[in-house]
Amino acid sequence: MTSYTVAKLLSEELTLQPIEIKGWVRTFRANRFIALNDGSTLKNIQCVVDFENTDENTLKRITTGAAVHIKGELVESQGKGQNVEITVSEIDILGDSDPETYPIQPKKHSFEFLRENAHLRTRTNTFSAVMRLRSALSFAIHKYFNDQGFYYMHAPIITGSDAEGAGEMFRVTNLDAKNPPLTDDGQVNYKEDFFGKETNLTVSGQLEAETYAMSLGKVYTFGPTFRAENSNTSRHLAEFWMIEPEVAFMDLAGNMDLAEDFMKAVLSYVLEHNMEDLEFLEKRLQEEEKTKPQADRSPMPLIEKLKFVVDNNFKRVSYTEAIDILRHSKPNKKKKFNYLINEWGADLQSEHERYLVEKHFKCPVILFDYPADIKAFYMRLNDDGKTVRAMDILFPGIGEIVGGAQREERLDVLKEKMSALGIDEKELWWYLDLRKYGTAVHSGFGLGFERLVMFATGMTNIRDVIPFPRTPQNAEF
RNA sequence: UCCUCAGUAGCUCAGUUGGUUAGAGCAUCUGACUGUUAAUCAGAGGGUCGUUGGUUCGAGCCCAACCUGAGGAGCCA
Repeated sequence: MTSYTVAKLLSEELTLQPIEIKGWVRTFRANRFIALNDGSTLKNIQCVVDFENTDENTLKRITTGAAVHIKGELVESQGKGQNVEITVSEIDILGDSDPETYPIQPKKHSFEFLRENAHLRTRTNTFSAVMRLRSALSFAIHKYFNDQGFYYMHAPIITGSDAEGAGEMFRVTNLDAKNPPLTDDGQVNYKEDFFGKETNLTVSGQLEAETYAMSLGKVYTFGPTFRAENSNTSRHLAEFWMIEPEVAFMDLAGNMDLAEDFMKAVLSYVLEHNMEDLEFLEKRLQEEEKTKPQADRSPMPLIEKLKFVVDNNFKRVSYTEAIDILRHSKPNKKKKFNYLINEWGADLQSEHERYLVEKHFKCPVILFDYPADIKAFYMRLNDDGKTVRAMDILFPGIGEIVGGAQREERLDVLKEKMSALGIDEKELWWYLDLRKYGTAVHSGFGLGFERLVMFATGMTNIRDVIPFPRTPQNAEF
């Protein structure tokens, strides 16, 4: 007798086979039918119990959430609704689940409630589907870069530089929080800290990735990233996963090509391999849409939306063109925007990005050549002296999903930029060395992994696409 | 951090202009039924109405503060 997964039992032509299987009870109907799930697939397998010849005490212990070991035969189903089922000859309760206290009932739960039960929420269809997709996307990313000749680089999680310029950082220390050693002038003396200096959790692996691009050529990082921003939105986490490719000898145009090709490739992968989960999530979304007013409904079902992204070119628009479009847009003329666009140089707000993507172009948009003043110090200055070779990819419903740039490769220009912004050269001596020894044009971008998972699953809250979300005031589990 | 909304049974929600004993479905328990598909039928148990204070003869409902959650904004990925 061999052990199987539900996925295998349902996918193969097997009948009258003696089989055994282990899983968790989803429902137990009519004292006879167990819907069994083991996580290998969205689907359950029906196990038919001969209740007249089964110990009463055992039957009582077959409850929602219980872990069971079943031996029996795979047979054609007598009932409708499934092709095959298991005729149970022997059932062993591996782990009981008290129905009085087990929080996951066979009914609809709110995502807020399931978030509070994040350790059990993957026992639901929606979250198991989302997390299988997360896993598939993650694999697709590694596959894409490997196929394209990239090397996977592990950027450090603990960083000694505070000049990465991407927001508030979490301090890493093992000093006594109540009685830290002090210097003569009363400041905390980090010389006595573990690393002998102030250290933080990384907010980006980009600067380190650049060093590897300038030796290995094509590299990418894929790891956790930490931001101590007090952000309370459905699109931000304090701990999230970021993908950061970095490529030597590649300019901004090549960077945009790479980002677009990459996005299409990973979405194609799940369309090819995870259709069952995508179909379930699409159906779920359509049910949810029914309760919404017409105006709030999405124009395309999930799978069509993913195919649309895969099949159509992203619209590439310079910042200057985008400002022109926005300036002459209806909401701007009718003063519907909270921030009206009057002149070149203004930073684009969420409402403007949404207008461009969702109303004007109705497809993913790549904005490039931003004003230097609103972008980071390391971005390549254009010959006009006022714009930099930056690019952001905007997706419908998500907003900014990718942010990238061609990096400033000229030592003098970079130094000038840093001093203007008060960034200490001594902090980034190693970064400047890249420009001193064998400098070259190079580019890269950062992709928020959870935002990609949101787009691919149709989930609208980022806390529902990561196993245990970390947000301000919440680090449970 | 700012703005808006919400918090009623284990879960999802209803609760009228402030007025008797706060309701429903699901879940649970008891019984019936047994080829069901979130099984069905009958009955039962289950509530400090987020917390604290206030207004009132009387507060689930009105007011204030706080807590928690959601949506939006900023920051960004």
